[in-house]
Amino acid sequence: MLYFFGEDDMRPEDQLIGRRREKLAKLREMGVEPYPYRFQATHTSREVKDEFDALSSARDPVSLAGRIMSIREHGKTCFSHIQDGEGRIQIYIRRDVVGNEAFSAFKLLDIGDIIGVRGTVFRTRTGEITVEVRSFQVLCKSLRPLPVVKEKVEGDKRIIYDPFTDKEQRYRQRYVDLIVNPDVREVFRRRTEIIRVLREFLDERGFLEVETPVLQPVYGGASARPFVTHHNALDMDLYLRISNELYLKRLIVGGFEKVYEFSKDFRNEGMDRLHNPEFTLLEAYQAYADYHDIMDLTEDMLSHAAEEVLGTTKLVYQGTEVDLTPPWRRIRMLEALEEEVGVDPRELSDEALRKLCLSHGLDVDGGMGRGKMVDKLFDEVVKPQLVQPTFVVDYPVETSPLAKRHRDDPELVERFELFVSGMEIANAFSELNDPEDQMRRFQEQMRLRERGDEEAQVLDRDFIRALEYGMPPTGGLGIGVDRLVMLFTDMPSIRDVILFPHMRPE
RNA sequence: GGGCCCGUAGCUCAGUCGGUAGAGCAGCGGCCUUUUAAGCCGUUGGUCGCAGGUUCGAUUCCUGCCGGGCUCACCA
Repeated sequence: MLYFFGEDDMRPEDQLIGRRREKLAKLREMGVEPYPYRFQATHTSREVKDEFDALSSARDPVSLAGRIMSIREHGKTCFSHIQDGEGRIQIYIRRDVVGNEAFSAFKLLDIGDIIGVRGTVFRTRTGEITVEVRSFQVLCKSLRPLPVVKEKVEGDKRIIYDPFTDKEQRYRQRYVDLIVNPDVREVFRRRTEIIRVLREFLDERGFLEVETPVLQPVYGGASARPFVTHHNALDMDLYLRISNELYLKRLIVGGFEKVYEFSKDFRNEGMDRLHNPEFTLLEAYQAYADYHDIMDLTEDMLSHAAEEVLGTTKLVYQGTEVDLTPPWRRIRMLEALEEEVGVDPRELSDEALRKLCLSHGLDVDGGMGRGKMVDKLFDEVVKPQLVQPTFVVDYPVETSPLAKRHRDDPELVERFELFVSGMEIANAFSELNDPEDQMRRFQEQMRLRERGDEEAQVLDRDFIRALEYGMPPTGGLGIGVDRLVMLFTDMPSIRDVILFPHMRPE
């Protein structure tokens, strides 16, 4: 029990909390309930500002609720800002208006407390729209001190003083980040908006949104190591999905011709500014389409999203202008590579290819297949150059076991990846629907696995069985939603667009 | 996992070439009836991330550990 200790024994933070507990007790003594059940607001802060002219001339009372973000006591009056879901608004409270008792109660409030106020709207001498409080109600007493971020507006510039910047605390205590950093709230609003627009786009084109298993007995659809979990009743291991691709294609077999899912996927790998162990992938499949159709779809969808969410297809990412206005550049993977290194990797022996990789500082081990080496080389020399939206098409068959062979070249597959600002944003292909070729590809993956490639894909017999019933020619698409949000919000790290990014335990 | 950097008051940061620390904001006590980074006067608050080592003495130097950031590697 805290009460049994003197202040001398308390941690300084507990002293601050103790002060607030004392105020809480005083409020209760005054008959104020600090945690009531509801409050009926008539307006939001934004509505009060938008409707200021009508509200102020009619002297109509408004009521609104929010969190106290600043307090400026001024003798027998007090100015304060409260923050609701849409912004901040100043309130002005006078002892001669609310009465002695209410004014004393108000003085027991702290930054961080949540109140409801009722009053009339006016403009202060300095021009700020303000609610003159007639009455107020405590809606929640807060016990823990909030970082106090001050802000000065000079013309159109906002100068922030003592911003709450500690990344660890911001990610661990995102609620605090959201309270004190309005820009962070804006990022996540925009994230939701982006997802809404993508969903709308697909719905309008007749795609069916579906849900597929997160817990899978056989994981597949991507090259990655999975998280393993255990089902007690069945006494069996299950995997958290690394992709939902194989399930969505089963649905195409089943006769749905256009399906999509916003899929939270899990990959048991390292994390950096582009990778979080759990992330959101939008996958979409369209029957009777090939990767050219999917390229057009992707271009339409993402430029449309930019137009809807940003109001333009030109954006700035980390200081560089990116123009998403279609059409986007399309280049062949091996040609792009040849342009950078001066030789078509297919003309090189395994050994020469390995040497080329080494000369670019790449760490290639003996067991690594040609496909993987080409992939790494591409990532190293080409990918960083792809700032403007670019479709890279036609990949080597080895690294794409679920894609259909290229109609003109059996060593390639009909696959594209979309790069923007050096980031891979989308991955798509003409889906492999030949069950026998699919079986051979799985077997090749198994061989890679036996040679130690832990990311090689595993054989999914039921998926083969499904293909044996027949899947129409199909185009499939995966879009990294988190990265798309990074691009649209100009955020440098994936952790800035995931509300609760993965952290080590405190 | 490698490299570099960081961890000092609730928040943002100084500082100590080794002698156990300081500011602003927040808090607390005053004054102030249109302020706005409100102001003015006064004031509380710290096992300087943790554990060892060196030393008469460590927050400062060294080592290890924990947590974080950036980066490379791994990886979509």
